[in-house]
Amino acid sequence: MVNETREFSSDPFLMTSHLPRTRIQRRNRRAILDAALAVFSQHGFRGATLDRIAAEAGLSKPNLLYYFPSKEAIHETLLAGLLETWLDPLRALDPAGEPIEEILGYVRRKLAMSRDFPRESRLFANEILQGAPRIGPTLDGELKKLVDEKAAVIAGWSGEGRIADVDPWHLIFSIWALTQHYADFDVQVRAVLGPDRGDPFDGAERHLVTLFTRLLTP
Amino acid sequence: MVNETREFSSDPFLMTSHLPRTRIQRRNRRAILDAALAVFSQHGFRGATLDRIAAEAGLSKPNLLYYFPSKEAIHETLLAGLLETWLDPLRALDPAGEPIEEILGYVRRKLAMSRDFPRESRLFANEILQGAPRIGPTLDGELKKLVDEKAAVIAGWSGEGRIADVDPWHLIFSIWALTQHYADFDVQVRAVLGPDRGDPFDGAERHLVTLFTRLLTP
DNA sequence: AAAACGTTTGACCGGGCGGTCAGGACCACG
DNA sequence: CGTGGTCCTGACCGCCCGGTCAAACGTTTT
Repeated sequence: MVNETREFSSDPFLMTSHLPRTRIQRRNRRAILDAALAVFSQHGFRGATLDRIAAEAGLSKPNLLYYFPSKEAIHETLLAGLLETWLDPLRALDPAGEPIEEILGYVRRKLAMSRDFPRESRLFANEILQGAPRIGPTLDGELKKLVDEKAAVIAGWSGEGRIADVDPWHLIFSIWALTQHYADFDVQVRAVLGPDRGDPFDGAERHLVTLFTRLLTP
Repeated sequence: MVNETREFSSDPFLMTSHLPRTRIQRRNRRAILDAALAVFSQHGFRGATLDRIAAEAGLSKPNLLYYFPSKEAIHETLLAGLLETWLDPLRALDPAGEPIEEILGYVRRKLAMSRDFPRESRLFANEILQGAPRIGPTLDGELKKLVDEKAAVIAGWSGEGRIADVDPWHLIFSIWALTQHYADFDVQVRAVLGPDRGDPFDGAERHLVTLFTRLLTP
């Protein structure tokens, strides 16, 4: 009954933040959520099966249901931390900073997330593709509020002539679309580029920096 | 912008091109494929059920299986025509045309497809998200060949100084990402924009024209 | 040692899944 | 009218799904 030490390793989604009593519980909860992330992100909620998640986690199905009450609960746990982490890079956009560097910084952070957490990106994409049945309210509320706020900042920069005139909302959509594309459509990107043109993300970063620089430079 | 009808009466995927013997067969095949498109695009292959497709098509399940031998067959039929139609706008990019107008034309055509055929876009997105298990070979073959060809054209324009220097492959990715985003992430876009800012696609077209003009103008 | 608690499992359940089948309804054409 | 082919359906099948349960196993505490 010890272990009150907080975990903050490489876990961006606080997967183990729910009252982690024993070491076994932490290990197994993490294994389950990691397996579930892999399966849900590839097959969507309805396409995923508990047997498959259990197998991937190295547990029996009843044992899996000892740690989570239902398939729904696993999915919800994954989505819960997701939106938060998804928005952090946008929150970090500093109204007091140098406009173009702030926006380019956001682009770079978002692209890094596509490279380092593609499964999370695909889980999110699946949820939105299906009409956001589980996080719809969060989109209307928290997400819209944050975007409106940052859009106002960008509009301010625009008005002051510090960046070129641009629709702030669609600018943000552009950043989302262009960065998440490299995670969500990874197989297509790699198929088109072929094996001889190096890591797609290197070319992507150069291209996106160019693109947004030309778009935003007054 | 091009203005096609949003109803399924304008059949862009030759859904009924398979030996349409009788009038009833044509009507029912079309109804099935239209229903299947709705269900597959929202839930993915494994998440879709024959009962649901049959209900949406207004047929009984056995009757549905009178027209198609299996769930797989329906899905394959949908995907078969999809890639073709998906690539047509890129094929139409004319090497002899005015570079920036050619590329902007491609952007407009692709955005129009997102607006008029969002279900097709989401069906494609689902397939890619799952790792392209059924159209992987087509991506490596036909798609890569076409993109390589058009990328060479764009690189030529770049070399001649008729457009600004840009990575042709990532330019094409940008067009795909930015246009398909408005179909695939429609709910998110509408949630963020709210109800008072008009049709997302109007703002999208203005924004994308601006974006690519600034990116490509030498 | 043994109680007490946390963990794991095999066997099982009702329901929904993709798909089958025999036969009935419908329909064009003699 | 009848007959043959097309179209449609209720009943059914075996399988896999999410989820339950009692019992056994492991580990820590007393």
